[in-house]
Amino acid sequence: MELLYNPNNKESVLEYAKRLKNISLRQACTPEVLEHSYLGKGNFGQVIEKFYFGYDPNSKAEADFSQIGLELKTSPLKLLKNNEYRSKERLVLSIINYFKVVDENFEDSDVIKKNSNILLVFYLYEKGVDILDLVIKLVDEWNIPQTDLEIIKRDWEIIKNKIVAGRAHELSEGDTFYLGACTKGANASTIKMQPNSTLPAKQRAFSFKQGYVNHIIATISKGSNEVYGKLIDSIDTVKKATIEEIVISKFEPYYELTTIDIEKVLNINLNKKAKNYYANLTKAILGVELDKEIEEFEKAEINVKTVRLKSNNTPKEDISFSNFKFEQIVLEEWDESNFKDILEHKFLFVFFQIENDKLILKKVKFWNMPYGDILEAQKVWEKTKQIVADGNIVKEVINGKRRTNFLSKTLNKVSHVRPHAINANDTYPLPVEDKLTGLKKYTKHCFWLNSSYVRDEIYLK
DNA sequence: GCATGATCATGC
DNA sequence: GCATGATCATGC
Repeated sequence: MELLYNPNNKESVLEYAKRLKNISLRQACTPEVLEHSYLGKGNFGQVIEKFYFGYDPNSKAEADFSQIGLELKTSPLKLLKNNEYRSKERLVLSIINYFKVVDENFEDSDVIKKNSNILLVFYLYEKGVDILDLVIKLVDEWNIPQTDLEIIKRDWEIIKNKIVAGRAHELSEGDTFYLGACTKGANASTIKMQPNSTLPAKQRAFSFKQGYVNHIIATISKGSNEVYGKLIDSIDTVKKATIEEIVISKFEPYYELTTIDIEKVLNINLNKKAKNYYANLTKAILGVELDKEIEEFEKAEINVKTVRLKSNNTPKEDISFSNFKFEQIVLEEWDESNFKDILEHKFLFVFFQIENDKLILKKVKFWNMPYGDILEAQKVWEKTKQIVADGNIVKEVINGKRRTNFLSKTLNKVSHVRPHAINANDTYPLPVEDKLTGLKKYTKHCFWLNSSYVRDEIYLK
């Protein structure tokens, strides 16, 4: 096929690529596209490469437009109710070769050589629609900014070091900030050998986290970042310290102060009853305007949890997550479950201790769940799924009070399942009617992190 | 004092 | 109306 652009000239490639905006593949591609069956996930990119740019899809170590070092990536968008675009997924860069990466330097690594300059084609995903009819919405190039590159370099080294240590099977996206090691394969059980351990590991790929892709989208669609407040203002800052160190150094001056005194020192007056009081206090300490999101936290999808400790260092309450839907959990597998997804995020814990009705800031800690504990949480999830699938929720009813078979906190060191609802009538439908009571819907429940676990494995460690 | 079930308050 | 973070009530 004759090329309608010059593959050795970046301006030409970009100009040609941008013609894709607001049209579908059916409108953009050569007619031969109709003779091929490229339906299904993951084929959008292949169709564009073959029937628009006119080269055969490859998985070479070098960039797709090798002469100009430009790599083509296509990725789905979703549209929010406020008409803003967000990434539907993380952006997969390239498969991690466990045996090769252990001998690489970041600067010369395959993933960086191939992906430092990317041509991004974002299309709007719609469920059930033929990929040929999905409309392309954003097309632009992306160069990793220098400040991000420093973070990504540390991320890459964290991943590499874990593989060097023979712990490829323990990799988690929560280990890192912007660059994640996501599972990648025909299914989650695609496994590979690793160099320094006999244990097999899931196949994984380097990827930009969904939050990082959202930032790319905001940048190329608006050309500015007005919704973000930054922690990292210069390349110097990020060269000298990690995100953890920067955040902790901003909190440390306030350790052992009450929330009242922190507000005084910061010269602010926050609404203590507001639901986002602690989020606002965190922003104020970090020097971020209250109406803006913390850029680095959004990009890294950091989950901030505020914890109030009793005098014995045990959190006053367990930590809740989103409710799960009974009908959904019975259809899910652990590897694709919402609970596993959230546990593979990075968390920032802000610990206060209750003393004489006042809250004293004790410390902040970045944390992500260790592999072994994720396996413990998986047990709770699997058991919960089984109980719901069996219609076996209610164990007994005594004096009109129901007791359930869901795992309680005495049975697992990490997590338990408890109600999380407005009241007992705030329910989700059950996929299988409850055997003992005949109920067809049940009070909303969620997974909780045990307060004792938070104390022993996060606060005291 | 804690485990478990239940509920409240705020904001979008 | 619901999600989310926070808190309460009861019984052992």
